[in-house]
Amino acid sequence: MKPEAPPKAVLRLREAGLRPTRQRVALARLLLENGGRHITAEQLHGEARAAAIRVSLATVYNTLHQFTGAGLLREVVVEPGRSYFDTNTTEHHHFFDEAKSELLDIGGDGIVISGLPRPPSGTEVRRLEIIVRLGPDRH
Amino acid sequence: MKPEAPPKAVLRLREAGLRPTRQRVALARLLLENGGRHITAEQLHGEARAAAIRVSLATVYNTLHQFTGAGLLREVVVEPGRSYFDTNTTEHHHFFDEAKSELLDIGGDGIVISGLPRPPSGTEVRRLEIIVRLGPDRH
DNA sequence: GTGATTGCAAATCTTTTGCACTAAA
DNA sequence: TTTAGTGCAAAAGATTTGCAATCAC
Repeated sequence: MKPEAPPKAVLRLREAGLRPTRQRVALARLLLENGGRHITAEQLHGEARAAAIRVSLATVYNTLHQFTGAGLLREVVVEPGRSYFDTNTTEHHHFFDEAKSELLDIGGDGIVISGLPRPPSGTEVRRLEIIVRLGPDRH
Repeated sequence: MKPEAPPKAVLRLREAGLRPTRQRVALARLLLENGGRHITAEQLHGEARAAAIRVSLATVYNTLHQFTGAGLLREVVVEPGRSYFDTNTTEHHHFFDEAKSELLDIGGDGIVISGLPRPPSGTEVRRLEIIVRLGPDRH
């Protein structure tokens, strides 16, 4: 019998230096094989349950942070008391719809910011984020 | 005896439509008479205690939100699980030093962003925030 | 086997809330 | 007075941690 090629998620985890455990592989599938997503730990836990994957919420949190540390995800903080995890790790920005608590990507290409001062000495820029907060149209 | 003119903080609160209670006036003084500050509820509560002002933490939270609602403060969310309140309500942006958990203002003048898409229909822009995340210099 | 990973429940931390009490107008 | 505001302690969320059991290699 010809050995199966390891699924993509397994390879992604290996590359990232994370042991491909059952739950990591399952979560990686949900996250990474489903296009640009902005998801909370709670939501992902819900999806996992819906997909009959047994994972504890604590493991979902740990896994999200491990993925973030490994560069597979990006954490986005726009609301007090809740973190979103973004499967798009390329340079880009966000609209945040405050009424719907919903993030939307703004592609990073073509956006130019001028006039920013240089960072204080001893520090360097890790990331530049633009957040455009939206409310319901008033017209 | 000539009647005292009401202190500035009292007037600010009246203008904002907030009844100038003892604790609101005291907190307004700490916040508004001390230049550009980025403070958490916990920190402000600490300062109040240090200044021998008796306020409960719950009241500090309530007051910060009332002040924010009244346009006296601006809430800044850059870290999961903690809100900063900014006494600078003019248009400006922030450096966030992740190592020190410290916010620094970036004046809003002279900063130009081009290439942003228009907001989705049914919504309009409430605020545009730039957050420049800093880490320790690696050189 | 052996060390990394997981699950669970308990703990932690920030923030909010209910309600009797106090104070501003 | 009358009503808004306050304090306290309890509740609520989100997230983390400790530790025994389990799994990948």
